[in-house]
Amino acid sequence: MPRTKEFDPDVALDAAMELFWSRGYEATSTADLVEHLGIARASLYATFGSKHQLYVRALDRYIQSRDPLVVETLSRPGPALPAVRELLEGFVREATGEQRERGCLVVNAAVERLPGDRVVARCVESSWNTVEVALTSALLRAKAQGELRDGAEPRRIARFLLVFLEGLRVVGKGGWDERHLRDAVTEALSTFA
Amino acid sequence: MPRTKEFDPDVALDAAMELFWSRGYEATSTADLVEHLGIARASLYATFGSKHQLYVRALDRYIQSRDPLVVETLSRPGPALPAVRELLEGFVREATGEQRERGCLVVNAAVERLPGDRVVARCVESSWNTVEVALTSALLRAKAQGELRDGAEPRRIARFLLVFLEGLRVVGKGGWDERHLRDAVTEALSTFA
DNA sequence: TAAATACTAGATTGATCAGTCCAAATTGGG
DNA sequence: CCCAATTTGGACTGATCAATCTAGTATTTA
Repeated sequence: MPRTKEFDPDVALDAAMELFWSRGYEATSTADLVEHLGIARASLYATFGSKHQLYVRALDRYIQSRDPLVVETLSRPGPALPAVRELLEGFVREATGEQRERGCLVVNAAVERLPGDRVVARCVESSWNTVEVALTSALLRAKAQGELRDGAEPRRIARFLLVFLEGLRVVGKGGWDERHLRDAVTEALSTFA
Repeated sequence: MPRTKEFDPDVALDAAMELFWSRGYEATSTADLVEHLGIARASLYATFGSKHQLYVRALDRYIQSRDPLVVETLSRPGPALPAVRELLEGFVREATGEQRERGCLVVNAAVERLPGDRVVARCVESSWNTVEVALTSALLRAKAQGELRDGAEPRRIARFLLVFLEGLRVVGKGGWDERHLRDAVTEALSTFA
């Protein structure tokens, strides 16, 4: 009977995610991965198949661990617009906090790997779609609860917000201070809120 | 007396810009560059020094060739808000046209090279600052000409628009159709226009 | 204990990397 | 013509790349 696995693949996956997140796909070597994952080279290939498959699984883990938080934030009962505001403020915190320089792995992956990498493209589109749907849902609720001005179109606002959010993740890589980002958010919210 | 240079460095620089723009820094090899620049390996190094220096010069050339167009668009006499709208629509065209998949070299450079590459960081910040200043200038003019609602703050709106613009360049890499992007732009403009 | 599996470290492969060097060919000015 | 400078193609370096393989060590179940 087989010996049980010793290392936790999810722990290794987290370590890989950190590396790819910080350095990108091309700039992360398998030697880096072997060193930081704490498992032998052969185990890495036996478990994950290839560098690219490991990258995709790390990206997927990133998405699976973060998108639900966005959905939860936007799905809380009660007024919807404060939840949207809180989401934006969370993005500002991420874009100015300790891990500002890493940006967002989904954006990094999209910029580095698209359009050539169709697998990554699918992950990126899926994640962005999740956020767009969650935003649309929250804004439809906001409209039904009378939180939006007459004539506001939730689907359109959701698309606008998604673009703005991705912009935040990019601009965060440059050295914008928090006040400037807050200005931008204030203005973005003033569109409809 | 010295023999005159035979190839035009700017032509070679354009070719390098195209390559780095399409593939990124890491994924572009010096062999690729030699092939596409149409000059010998030795000439490449004699003229540009290193792959990194060539990259920075290509990035700089990209910025120098595009930022002035943004500034011009936003500096036309007359009403300022139509110029802002035209700028956004131009970004949408770029994000849906033939070269959609390449994105924006400045954004690509920021995502791939920051925060480690300080030289690239300087280029990126410079370019974004140029756009922010041009936007601020146009919006100040708009305010003075009574195109903005009372209480509108040009500097804040400019920061907001810059974030939104960078978002457009990222989302363009995913397969968003033009209608969705136009929705987002419409909503962005409705903030103040 | 014995078979089966998981894991390790490290050697190895062939390709590719950025960058250097060189000899030969080319082109200009004096 | 002749010297100086430029360009060329290709050889070359040492490093690193992703990926495979080997040999041996641990750990489990039967």
